[in-house]
Amino acid sequence: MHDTDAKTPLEASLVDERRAKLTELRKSGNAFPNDFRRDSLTSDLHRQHGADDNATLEAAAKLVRVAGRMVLKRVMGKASFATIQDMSGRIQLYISNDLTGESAHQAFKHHDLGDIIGAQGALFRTKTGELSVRVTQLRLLTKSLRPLPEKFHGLTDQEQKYRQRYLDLITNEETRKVFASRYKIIQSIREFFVKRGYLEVETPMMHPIPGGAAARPFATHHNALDMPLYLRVAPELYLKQLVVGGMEKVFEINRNFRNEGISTRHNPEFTMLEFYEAYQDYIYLMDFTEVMLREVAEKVLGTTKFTYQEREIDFSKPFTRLTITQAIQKFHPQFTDTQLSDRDFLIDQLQTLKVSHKPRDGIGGLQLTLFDETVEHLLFEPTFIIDYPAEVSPLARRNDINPEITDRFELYIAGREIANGFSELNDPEDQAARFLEQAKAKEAGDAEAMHYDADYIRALEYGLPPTAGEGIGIDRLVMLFTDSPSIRDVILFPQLRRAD
RNA sequence: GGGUCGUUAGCUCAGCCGGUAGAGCAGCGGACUUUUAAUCCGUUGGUCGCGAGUUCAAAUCUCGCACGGCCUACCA
Repeated sequence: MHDTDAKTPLEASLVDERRAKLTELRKSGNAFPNDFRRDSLTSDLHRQHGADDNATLEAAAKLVRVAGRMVLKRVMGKASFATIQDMSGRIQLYISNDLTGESAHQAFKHHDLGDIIGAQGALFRTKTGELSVRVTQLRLLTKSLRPLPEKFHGLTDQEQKYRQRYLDLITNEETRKVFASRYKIIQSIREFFVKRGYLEVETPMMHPIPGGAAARPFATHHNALDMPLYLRVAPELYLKQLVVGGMEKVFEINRNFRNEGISTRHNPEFTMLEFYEAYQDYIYLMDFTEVMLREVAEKVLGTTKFTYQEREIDFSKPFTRLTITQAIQKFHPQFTDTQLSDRDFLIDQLQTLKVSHKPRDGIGGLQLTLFDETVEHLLFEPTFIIDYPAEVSPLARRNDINPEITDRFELYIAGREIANGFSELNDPEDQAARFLEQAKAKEAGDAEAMHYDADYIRALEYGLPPTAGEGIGIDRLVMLFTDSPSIRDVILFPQLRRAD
């Protein structure tokens, strides 16, 4: 790999060069002053004065104080230009002997790209039309000892972008935009819920019994209590306890942890929205989800039609709703109803596809595996898949007509699962039976099967009102809205192998 | 975990058939008072990811290892 820490002779010399400059700075006073206060963000200046011509600016002679990282520098003898970048954008500085005196300008010439500087001066427009600060005072606020990535291409090395995200953020505007969008997406989701009377809560990240999802947990240990704890795989069971407690509309946006593989769609810690509303069912959730996604798209992108990896996604149309077998037949019309309800046929198909299945799987489980293998990746336009088999849905309410299936859906967009929702199972005796099933599966070696959670059963015994609940993978949503091919592109510090 | 591709100066990249390294940016020195990836002249800088092997000779061929990208598996 690229070694980012060890000092090669060259890097050492570049750093030494800058370190020597820092040593000089130390001699002439505080090298890390913290008494410069800016009064303007660069984007505000562009917004307020972007339309003013030079005569107007010169007449106003508005004095501004700006600060930021120097990202471009052009020295021309007795005058110089520099571009500084702050959290909002960039602005050009004009420095000359006439304005600051020769020695200050001379000092500036030895400042390096990457240095943090503060400047004061009046706004004007250069003859090429760029809004700039005619600097009368310039200070080096923080010396940068390490050279920045190349100013034009920025940082392109994927690994370094992830490991040293600050360099990616300094040099790549696209990256800054992605994380600004991430914030906007989460914020608009939060507003969506708050507006509808939901209460935002935080439930434990450390669980004595991991539950709420079929997944392998991270294990840890509490010393004082001398007990094992697990990082949560889902907040579900706690949130439903809150509904029992009378919080009839709750949501949580927080991290989940799953001790599983890492890929372009999976990070060991990821952000999940879960929400629960009493006296509603899964049909309501699907409608609700459509409205929410449309609103978020509108707020973040300004449109409900957008492209992801060069294919169009349209949130304005009603989302398709299909059962698992309907979805299979839509993409593979050769399968008949009789075949899809024939256990031997399904097993045969899966074997042809070289896909393993659990020996305990019933018709529903086998159908779902076939769906996962042959259809899931093809669901590009938003599609709700409904009627999940009860055997793979231990927390979902059974369907009134067919108890083999549950009132549950998953939402697929761009070939990926984005959401999972259902009418909640609020029958404590059925839930206890389902937990026992899970415990049996775990006994039989299924590492992802759930534990029997007696605390949760006890809560249900006090009475969980009929409730609908859903989880939405926020990172994957952000990937969609920012056209990011990898989940690592939407998580500031994605998990990587240790660099050493 | 499996497959596959990659790793050359601080950064962005050349270097293809083996003859022991190059450009641009950054740095340093110089010219230049409206440039904007400023320009022009000069110049420093590399045990070519690590370790073996083949060879008179390896950045280049072979094998192993490390790390990363992509695909795949588990999953959201």
